[in-house]
Amino acid sequence: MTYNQLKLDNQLCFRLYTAARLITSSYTPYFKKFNITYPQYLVLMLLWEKDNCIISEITERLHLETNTITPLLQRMEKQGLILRQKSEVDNRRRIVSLTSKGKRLEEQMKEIPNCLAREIVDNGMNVEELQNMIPLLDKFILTIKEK
Amino acid sequence: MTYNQLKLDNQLCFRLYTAARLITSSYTPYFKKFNITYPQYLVLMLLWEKDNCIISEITERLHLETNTITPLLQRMEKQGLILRQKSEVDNRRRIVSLTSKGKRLEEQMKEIPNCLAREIVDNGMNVEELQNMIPLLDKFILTIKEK
DNA sequence: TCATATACTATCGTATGCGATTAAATTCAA
DNA sequence: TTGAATTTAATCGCATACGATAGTATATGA
Repeated sequence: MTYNQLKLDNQLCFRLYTAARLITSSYTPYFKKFNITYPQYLVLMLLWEKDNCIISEITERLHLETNTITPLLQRMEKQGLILRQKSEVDNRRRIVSLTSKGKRLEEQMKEIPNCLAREIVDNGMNVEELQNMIPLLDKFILTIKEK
Repeated sequence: MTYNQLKLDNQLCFRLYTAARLITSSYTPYFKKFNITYPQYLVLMLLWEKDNCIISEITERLHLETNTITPLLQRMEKQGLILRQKSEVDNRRRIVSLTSKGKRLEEQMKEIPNCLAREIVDNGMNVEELQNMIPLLDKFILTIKEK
């Protein structure tokens, strides 16, 4: 790295920070009618794939801590999207499951990622370029997690 | 896109969201002795490049709104890093400038991005791979902003 | 078995982000 | 020139993030 690392334009981190915020807020209009947020959508996606998760599965999968996930799940429970039940086997654990309302959202929201991808491609980003980002980000995330 | 878009592992957005949070929190230990946060660091970088900015320059450059920037700057002023002065010429505007304390931080913090980059490279990510991400993210950000 | 360690989740405090609205100063147009 | 439009920034409310700590249940080992 030979350029000046202290310039905003040279910082990878600033780009990631910006890209993440902008793409997340691009989701927001699609979520509006369902009254959910992007992190809540992540939890739903996780549960649509595998229902009845315990908190630690959710925190590991989303790379978030309980101090973020617990209140988030409490809000989702209040909205009737999920249930948070104590495990019979191990009373420390809490099992998170979809309500019928939460399950129904899968069908209703399934086109959202495609809509968004189409928007982005229509605005000039190639599918290939988008797909090139995937393995780079995966390696990046893995590298940082290993620290 | 032929794969199931509703799986967490298939989502570019989730990767960006995760990568941004993880790299930001990798900065945190370096910031600790200066008692600043990552968004505050962004403001400092911007002012080190060009002092005496007005609020709208900061919001445009960082792609953030005043409802984020104003309180952030108020906290930075309280810490003695910056001044927020009304413009004489146009009383709607507020000019943000570095204090001597804020200026001194540039020298003290200049090695942080290199340290972090070194950490990442030492953990297996190539410099080339990091640099490949830059133009992809730039195009991605531009594409979303144009929507 | 029973004290200690570990696992699991929740809570607290503070700093962002952001949609929505408000407030104040300047510009502009009839 | 003066009232409406525009520009600029601040405020409000709510939902994350996250470091630090607390609380409770299970596991473990002497």
